[in-house]
Amino acid sequence: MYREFKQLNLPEIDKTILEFWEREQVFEKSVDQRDAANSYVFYEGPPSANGKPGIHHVMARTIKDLFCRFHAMKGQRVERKGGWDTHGLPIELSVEKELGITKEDIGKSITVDEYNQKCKETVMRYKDMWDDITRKMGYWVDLENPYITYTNEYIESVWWLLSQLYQKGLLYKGFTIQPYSPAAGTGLSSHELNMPGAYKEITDVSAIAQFKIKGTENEYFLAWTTTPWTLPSNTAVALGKNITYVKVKAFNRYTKALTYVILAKDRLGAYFTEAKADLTPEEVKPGNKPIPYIEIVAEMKGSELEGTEYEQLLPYVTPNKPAFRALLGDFVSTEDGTGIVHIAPTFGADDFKVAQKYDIPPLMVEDEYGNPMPLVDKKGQFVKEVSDFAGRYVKDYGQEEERSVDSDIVIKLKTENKLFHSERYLHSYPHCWRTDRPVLYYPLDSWFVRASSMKDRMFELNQTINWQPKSTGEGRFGKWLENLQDWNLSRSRYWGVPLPIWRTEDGEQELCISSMEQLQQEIDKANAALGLQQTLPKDLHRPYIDGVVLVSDDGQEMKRELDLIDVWFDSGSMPYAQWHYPFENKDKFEQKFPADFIAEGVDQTRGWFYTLHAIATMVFDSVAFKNVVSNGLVQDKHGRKMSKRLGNAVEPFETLATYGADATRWYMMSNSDPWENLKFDIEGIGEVQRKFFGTLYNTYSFFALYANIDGFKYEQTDVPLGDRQEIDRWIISQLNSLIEEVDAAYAEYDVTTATRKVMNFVNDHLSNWYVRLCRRRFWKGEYTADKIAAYQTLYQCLNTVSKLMAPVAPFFADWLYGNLNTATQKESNISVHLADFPKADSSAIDKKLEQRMNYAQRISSLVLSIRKAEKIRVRQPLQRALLPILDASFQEQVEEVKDLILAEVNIKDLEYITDTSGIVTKKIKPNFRTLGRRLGKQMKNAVQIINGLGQEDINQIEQSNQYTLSINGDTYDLTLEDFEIITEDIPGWQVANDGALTVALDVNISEDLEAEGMARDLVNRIQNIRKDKDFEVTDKIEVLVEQHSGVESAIEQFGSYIKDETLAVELTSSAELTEGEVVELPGDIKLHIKVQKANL
RNA sequence: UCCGAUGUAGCUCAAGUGGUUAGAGUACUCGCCUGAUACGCGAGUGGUUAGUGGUUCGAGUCCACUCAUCGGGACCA
Repeated sequence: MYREFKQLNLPEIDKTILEFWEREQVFEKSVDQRDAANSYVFYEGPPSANGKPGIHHVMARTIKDLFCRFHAMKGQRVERKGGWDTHGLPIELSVEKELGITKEDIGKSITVDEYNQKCKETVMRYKDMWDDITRKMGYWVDLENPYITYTNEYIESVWWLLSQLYQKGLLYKGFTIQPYSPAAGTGLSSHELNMPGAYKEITDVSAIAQFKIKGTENEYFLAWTTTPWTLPSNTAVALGKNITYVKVKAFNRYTKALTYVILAKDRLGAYFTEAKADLTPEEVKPGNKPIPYIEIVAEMKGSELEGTEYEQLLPYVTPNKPAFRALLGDFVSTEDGTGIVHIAPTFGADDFKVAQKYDIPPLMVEDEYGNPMPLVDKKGQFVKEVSDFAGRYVKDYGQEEERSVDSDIVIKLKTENKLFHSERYLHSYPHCWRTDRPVLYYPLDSWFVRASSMKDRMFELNQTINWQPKSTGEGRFGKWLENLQDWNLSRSRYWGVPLPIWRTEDGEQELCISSMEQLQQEIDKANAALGLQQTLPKDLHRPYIDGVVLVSDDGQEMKRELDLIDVWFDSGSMPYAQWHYPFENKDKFEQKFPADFIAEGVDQTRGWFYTLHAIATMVFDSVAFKNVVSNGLVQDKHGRKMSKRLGNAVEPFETLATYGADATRWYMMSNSDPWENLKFDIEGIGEVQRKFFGTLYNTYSFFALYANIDGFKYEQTDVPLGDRQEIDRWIISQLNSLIEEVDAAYAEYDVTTATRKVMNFVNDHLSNWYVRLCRRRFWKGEYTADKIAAYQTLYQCLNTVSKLMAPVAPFFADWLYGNLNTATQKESNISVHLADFPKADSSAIDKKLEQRMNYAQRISSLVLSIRKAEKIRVRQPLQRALLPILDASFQEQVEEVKDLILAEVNIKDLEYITDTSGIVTKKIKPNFRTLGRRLGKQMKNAVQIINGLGQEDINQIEQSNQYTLSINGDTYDLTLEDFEIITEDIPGWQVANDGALTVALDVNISEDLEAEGMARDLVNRIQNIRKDKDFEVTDKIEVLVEQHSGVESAIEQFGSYIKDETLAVELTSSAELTEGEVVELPGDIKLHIKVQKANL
């Protein structure tokens, strides 16, 4: 028996199937039954269990899951090792928040050990929740043996990778300008800077300084700055290559000295009013912002000024290399300032970069250990070399002072004739989110991966990767690789993979550790040389690893560089570290590298996708993955980002519990391509549930109901296709076409097409055409070969659909498959996920058959459309429809499906018009596709000529299949192919068109037809009454109809038909009937009908 | 501000290499309850394809600019 159900309950199915999977270990079997030699390698991008799973995780994991399931069904072995990302700043921050501490407390009020212990506990906080969502959404991944990034084994593999980079000379120490909070004494990540409220509007003193050009008496560059405290560190000025500059003769407003100042022509108006040849110094007052000038003495492009040397503005410290020159920078604009930018390489990222390019040194002094440091120390105070301002804070760090150091610097410049102008300036400036104090851009020591040196190779290898969508790979990722910067690995944090580099105090000698074994050897060596008792730490994290002192070849102590590495390196290491490669599982790794498939959100483009690619390229000269699907964001239904703050985040557990995993998954995959941002609308899931799963469920229920009655268990051999009805062969043909299309779509990682095709097949073809038209075959008559053929056909469709949908809707598919196969035992698999993906039988595909059924559907639709327009109900039979034939095969084709059409639209006959001349009005159009290429510019004239052709000409063309077109003396021989001819109208008939198809309907209703229509309505009313009275389907009845002129002939002519349809043993009319039900019939007829069970 | 993506019916999405009635579903209107399904079926209304300009015989499709939304980077003088 096939199981029958009261109604569709997807969440219930989820539960049942989930239990079944676990009980039968279906996932394990689906992997184990496939040969390792035919592997499909998938890498799981590790989530962090530190946060709760969201609906976007369901999205991303649906994609991962479905392609793995698909390939498993295609016969490949698809192992899916899970993983957890356990390190990183977000975890540290959440721990600090919880403990109510800041970074500064670590090592003081809490030991590093305790702190890291706390991180380790926190990191798996929501693991249960993640495991739960993984189960409930049907994501098959091995959670028993996941890789965990904080384990010693994982770290050891990461170390090995780092040492590989180190040996290739790809790891170096340098400094970069990074956001740094002197108040907190820590560098800030860009994500901390992007926290809401980080940028505040503050007022600073801005200054336009005069940089005196070397070898001149009184010529100056004017450069603007909002941070006068960086002026002592100035070593260059930057100009725009294509910006036009002017040299202006003017008086200094403070000193009244005659000067020639250079600034961008576009900025002239911001600082100067008008030219006055006889200007006197007294006319220029300090308070006036724009001031008059004497004249413009020269004009030049920025490029002409490149290399111009000037005198140091504030000579506290002398640089060790030539400096103080004009450079060209593409970041220079004329939107504000002077079009000349002051460059302090120690305090600006752009400054640093452009200075490096021109080999201009930063201004540095030596600290107490002799190491170089900038003119401002890590507390934000000027160093002693900046004599007048030594010890002063450069920004507001809570100190009390009369004037800010910026103001004092401005005053100093003013008195030395080095200031052009100064004013207060309101701008937004980043602040430390913990201390609320201003951030400085500050040079910090960091370890870098020389990724830029490998960018060409990365770019090349990227071209072999199949990106879905393509644009992300070529555009976003490709562009990123083209402009690749070195990878800053350093994080001055506690909970992460420690950098395995030990250095002597002078930094002259260093050692990069590549394994525990090597570390042990080095420890032994150090113990011997230094007389220590060190042992290998049990935990490779800080603080234990920090305590390890090693020894250099010449006997010096070596200490570990205190940095941790960027967590992104952790996750990019997973192809190797998940197997503890190269220390274990060498063969395993070799089998599983690179991945066939990975998938994550687009936000991972510069994250995981990049780190995987970079490490694989640099260490193995290989791609890390061959196919990648990057999915878009999940937004709310209005296209806004989901966030806790807006309260529009969708709760995944709730969604799964309400709609079931399959409807949710199916909705997300079918609604739009996964790489588009998904406007997540919960009603869309409801729609999928109703329209797709509901329909498929009903189709199954229908099948089960009658198959159980007839005892169909698919015991008979298949009825040969040739012996089955046309409509059976049609749906089988459609089904096989569907298999081909869906298989291809999945293979190309195009799940949206796959799901839409399946949906379309189930709704339009299977349910609404095949089953609807075949209903009678299932319930009427004996258990004949034809009936068996119908069952076999429908069974095959359902069974195949279950396999086609299985990757996306694994629960329902397995439920459906199970219901079918437990009854028939036709396939030996206990689960659809152990089955092979269906193979299309191309011999069963009959495109001509598909075409003629398509005609049948469209012709039916046209007839119904005319009925509707003419307000003639379908129950009213009509005599005939006319069909102008399109081409030779058309009539033949339609003839095959004629009976279907007649029954479907309730007409008696279908007639073809072959000789259409004089009967129909035709319309002719040029075929733009064929003619456009040939005619080119003549097309316009041709259109005019062709559209002007009359009925005669059209007939002529149709018969002779040739036409000579002449335009302006040129002639072209055209054939029927070059035209589109459609029947527009049949005078005197009601006509409808659909593309080239035209249908005319005879809407005359003869008395006979009217009576037959009435008879059908009577049947309908009587059946309704039967149903209202809850009669059994098999009950015989007696019918008494009130006498009425409108139904007389119906009862007379079609009495036996009515009796037959309603199982009436008697049908009589009576003039005086006042009992029974009042029914309304066409023609405003109201009368009584009395129905009662027959006494037999 | 720079880079990228997107913009088609009220909403969610389609429209081979440019080819002439821009299609589905949903919503809405109207009509249909007889043995699978009203969680259904049928028919209809609904578009200046964001805007402007260009290339072309022909543009939703190609190009330029503008606007809007989203994402990423920069926020520095």
